[in-house]
Amino acid sequence: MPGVAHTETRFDRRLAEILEHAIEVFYERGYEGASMRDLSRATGMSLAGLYYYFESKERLLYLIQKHTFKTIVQRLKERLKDANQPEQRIRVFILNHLEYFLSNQKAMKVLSHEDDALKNGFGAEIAAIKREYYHTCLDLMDEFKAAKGLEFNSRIAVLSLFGMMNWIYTWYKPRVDADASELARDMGDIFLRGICTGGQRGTRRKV
Amino acid sequence: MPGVAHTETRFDRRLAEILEHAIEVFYERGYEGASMRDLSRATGMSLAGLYYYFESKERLLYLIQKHTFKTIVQRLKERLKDANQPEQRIRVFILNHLEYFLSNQKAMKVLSHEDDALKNGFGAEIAAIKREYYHTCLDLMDEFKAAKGLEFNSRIAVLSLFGMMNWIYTWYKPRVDADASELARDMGDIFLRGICTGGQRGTRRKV
DNA sequence: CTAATATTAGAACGAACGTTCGAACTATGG
DNA sequence: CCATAGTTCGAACGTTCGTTCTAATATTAG
Repeated sequence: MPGVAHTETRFDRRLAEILEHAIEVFYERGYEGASMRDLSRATGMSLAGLYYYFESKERLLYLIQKHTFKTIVQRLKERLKDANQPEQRIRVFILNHLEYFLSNQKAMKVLSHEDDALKNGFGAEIAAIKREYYHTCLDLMDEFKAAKGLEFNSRIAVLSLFGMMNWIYTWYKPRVDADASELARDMGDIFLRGICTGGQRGTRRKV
Repeated sequence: MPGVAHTETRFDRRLAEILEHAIEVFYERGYEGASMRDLSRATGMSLAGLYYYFESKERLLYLIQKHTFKTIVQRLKERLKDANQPEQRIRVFILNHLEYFLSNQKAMKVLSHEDDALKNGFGAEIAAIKREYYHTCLDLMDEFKAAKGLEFNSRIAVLSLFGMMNWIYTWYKPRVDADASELARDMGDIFLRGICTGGQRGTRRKV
């Protein structure tokens, strides 16, 4: 019906349910390894019925990745409003990333692991969000450098930080490892101390 | 060549060629996404002909992963013989990892990305090598801690370091980024300074 | 109620998948 | 030369893949 201004329709709710199950399936079997029949089984819905909600498997992955990524970026923006000091802003970035990562671990694996699974148009849009997110972090790094008068390769620093954080999906065990805030503190410590030049290059080597 | 390469048969050489092409194909399309027909095209060999050299696609992935992983572990062992100081030993670990990673980038992506693609027996054997590699690094970390009298969570430190290093396959561009030794120095600096308690701020950590 | 619309499912499509088989090559040693 | 073992391939197997068509069922509006 044209002219309907409902914020959330039955269609939207049902689609969201399906996406939740799809995250689970993609998480378990990978995007290529998961079949629409797996998703049919997981949702209890018929194979054909699924296609009422999206037009292809690829579009399904796109919807998951876009929603996940947009949410994490949006939360970051809000949190950064309350942080002024360069170091604190980097810590906010780390905490935001890890908190979202750990409370949406499966979706974040699907986002990280199926990074280049989308082709052409779909892939380009996700890549654009990723680039924006990357540049936000790069800017934080440059602010920090300027404030502290440091000299280091921002690109390597940012990508190393992303590596530390994103690799989590391969090893994190809720029963064993600390929660997001503690992890964010530990990784923040390692990273922030790491990029601060403690001594000069060629520090004394015990040989 | 005294004593070594004489046992290498024509079969072995041909298999090695196929493995090289398989690495390329798995690198480009992922293990699940790559088909035996893709490999057939890449090698210029018939589909059926491939099966003379290995009995299944899964076994093919296993052969790639095992060879790659065993090689990196073996090189590490040799290099560690020449390093005595705890810090230097960690730097050797990082350098060895990055050097092999960058000169075998495609194979290492296949190793990292298709981490849990192998089932049962195949998967268990690769997982065992991985565990050994992980524990080697963990031991280096504990040596370092003891020598410096430091207190930090070795598990988090090691896994953070692996994250920094393994994430490379998602971003490294030979034309843009530095070579392995420079990267190893940068990441080594970040990591080693990071795990040394700076003490400028009163951050306390537990166990 | 009825009629229109939104949602679901059975069955099937052609294509692609991993794998197999037997026949046909090729190389080698006697 | 033949015999034999090593190597390759065309053709096909049965299965599963993503997707679609059409009809049947729920839901809702008048």
